Amino acid sequence: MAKLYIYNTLTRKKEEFKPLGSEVGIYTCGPTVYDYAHIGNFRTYVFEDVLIRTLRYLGYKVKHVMNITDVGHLTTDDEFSGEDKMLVAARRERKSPWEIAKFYTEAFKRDMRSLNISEPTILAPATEHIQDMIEFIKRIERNGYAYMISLGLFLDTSKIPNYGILARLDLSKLKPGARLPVHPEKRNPWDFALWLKAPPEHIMQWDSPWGRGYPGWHIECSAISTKYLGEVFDIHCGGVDHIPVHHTNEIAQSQAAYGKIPANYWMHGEFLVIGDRRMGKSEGNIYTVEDLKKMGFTPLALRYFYFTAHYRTKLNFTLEALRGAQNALEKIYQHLRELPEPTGMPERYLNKFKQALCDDLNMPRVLAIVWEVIKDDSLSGGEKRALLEEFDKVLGLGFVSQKKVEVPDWVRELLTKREQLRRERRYAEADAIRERLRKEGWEVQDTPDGPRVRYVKVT
RNA sequence: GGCGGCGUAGCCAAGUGGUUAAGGCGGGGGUCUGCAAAAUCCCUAUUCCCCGGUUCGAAUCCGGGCGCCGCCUCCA
Repeated sequence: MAKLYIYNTLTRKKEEFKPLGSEVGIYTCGPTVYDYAHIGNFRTYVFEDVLIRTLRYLGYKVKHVMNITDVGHLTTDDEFSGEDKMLVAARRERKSPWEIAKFYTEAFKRDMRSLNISEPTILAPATEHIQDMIEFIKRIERNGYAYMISLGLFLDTSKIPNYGILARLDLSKLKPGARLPVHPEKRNPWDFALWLKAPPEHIMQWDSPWGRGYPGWHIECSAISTKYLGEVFDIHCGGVDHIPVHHTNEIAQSQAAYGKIPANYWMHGEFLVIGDRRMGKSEGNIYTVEDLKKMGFTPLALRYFYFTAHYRTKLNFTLEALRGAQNALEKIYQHLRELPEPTGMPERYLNKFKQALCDDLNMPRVLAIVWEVIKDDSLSGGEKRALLEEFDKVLGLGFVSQKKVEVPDWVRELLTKREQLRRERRYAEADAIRERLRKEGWEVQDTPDGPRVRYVKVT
């Protein structure tokens, strides 16, 4: 098995990946389903998909767990005055929070499928794991890391060894209350809620040892990952924005409950930016997959576009660049439609491919290799197809479905007829046939060796 | 205020000390053609924000500027 090197945020180094057991456990932070996920969110999910596909390609068995946050996030980070996002969405759409969650979960799954993102082994909605969260919190409380204030139960971060190690936070230099006032009852500015008491207008609420209420913002990932992957698992992924707060606090919770950092490798996808600003709902500069479809883009063109930059660098989104990605992908498809059935694969390209993948998932380099294969005259058509289909196990760009199209008899007959007309210089009639074929998706090319047709998929 | 990152052609970007600075898109030109389309070939950064330094050798390392961005408890 080839050695896979991945960048670990915990150590800030590329490290050789060494799994804990026979099955690799991966946890990825999923969406909050109060609105559509945007293409910035999906950049991260596609990065995670590439990681998982790469592991499987290299021969690992992978168990992938993703949560669905269908409860409890607030509109602001102000834990004593913010509104619950689910409730805001429910009011906006005149639905119950559960209906909202269901609707946007389905939308999310649809977009995942259209981007060819492999399904997680387990997709876990938070609301179905309230009891697991309560048990997790009890453990934290039993170990003496929690305290009660009027808002609810909080975690005392001063008791956590190396709190903030993931983000390399230097607590002495951070500015408490830089953005928001610190609640006076909190023992330390960085302490965060494990369980919040529900105000009366809060629709989603559950009974707990700490009163009727709802779980804090980080506990679902701790509870769900522990339940399905164990106290310590292999890889934890998410967006870079999760490093300083969400993942930092997940680590704190696991330390409080089990005395351990829950994952060995922490990997984070960089932002999709637009005009040098991060794409975000609050910035008001988002595109959804649906938006792009309406503009005539295919979701896989977006997937290709994501691959033009490495996952740890910001990727600047422009419609021009996306169009470029779509054109490039369509060209690859055209090549594939003219390639015969796959034959053997030359080792040297296979090795190059693996090498690029194993170097911290270098997809831009993989794309360069794709083009190298397409343009390499020393390869047979069958070899090219074999390689491209092999690469597509990780790329997931739909290469396999682009098969050589046999020319039907009726097309051949029309071609013969057109050639006859051309010889007779009856060009208007010949052009009419060409136009008719084009409308059926058959593009005629007059080459020095006679006419050629090819099927141009209507997208 | 603190911490971190980035600045490579018109656009999106690889590259992290050593042959001609990946690749794609776009653009230009040639071939082909009744026209068209496609295909194909060639061209498109003597140079990597600027200024110094280290080195036989730097886009890559160091120092100093300039510009941009992110984070400091919502956020992929």
